[in-house]
Amino acid sequence: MLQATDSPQVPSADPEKTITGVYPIKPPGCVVRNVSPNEVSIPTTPGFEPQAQSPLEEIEEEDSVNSPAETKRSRRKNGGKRRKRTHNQTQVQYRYAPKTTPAELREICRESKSSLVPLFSKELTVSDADMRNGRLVLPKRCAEVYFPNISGQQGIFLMVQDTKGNDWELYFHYWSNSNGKMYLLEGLKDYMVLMKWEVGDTVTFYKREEDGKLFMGFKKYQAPNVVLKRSTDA
DNA sequence: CGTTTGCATGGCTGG
DNA sequence: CAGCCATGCAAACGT
Repeated sequence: MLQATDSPQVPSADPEKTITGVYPIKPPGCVVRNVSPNEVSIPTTPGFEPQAQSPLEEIEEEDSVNSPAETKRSRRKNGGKRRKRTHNQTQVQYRYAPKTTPAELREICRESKSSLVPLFSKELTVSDADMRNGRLVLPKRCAEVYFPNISGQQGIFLMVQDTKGNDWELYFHYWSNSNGKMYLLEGLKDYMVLMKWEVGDTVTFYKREEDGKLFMGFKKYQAPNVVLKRSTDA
């Protein structure tokens, strides 16, 4: 049915461009500029197997329960167009900026006594945070570069360990779209519930240097520190 | 009848 | 203009 073009890891993309809108996180210690996904060497034999738990404890977590101001779900049932910004709801600026600073990451790796290489992060969208689906839409480039090659397959299961040491068997696959592929990571429902996954929060994927095992960290949305200062107020 | 899975549409952004 | 990706929706399933 779907005869996916068997493309190597590197899609015919830009030579030395950073992922659009995505900011791959530099591995700690590396002072390279932006690591282009096209240059990232992907382990041909990914060690995505149920490994033993690592001493990884809590990578990144904050107990702030603040939700973004966009948590409201657009319950639009008009059987016509969708996602039309009819209601001037300036949607969240969905970006994939990592929320973990290099300093934090370095400390994380140190504490976990394993070299975790941050791969990429994504800020959860409304659909990502939908409990019913329990699936996460992955940025195409990131999926193709940092995750195993699934061209031609219907998908594979990946063992991903969370910050609490739990192993999750997630289903990584893609949908064929009129304009290419759309990558997804499914099976996150329980994790979403457990972590109270909400719109605006950020998931970060890491790879352990030693064996390539995948890890995922979760970070609640942090309201920017808005310091109200008045120009004429002391 | 409630869920889940997969697809199709089209807003939106970068080239 | 190309194509990424958020998300509505419907076919399949499950209960």
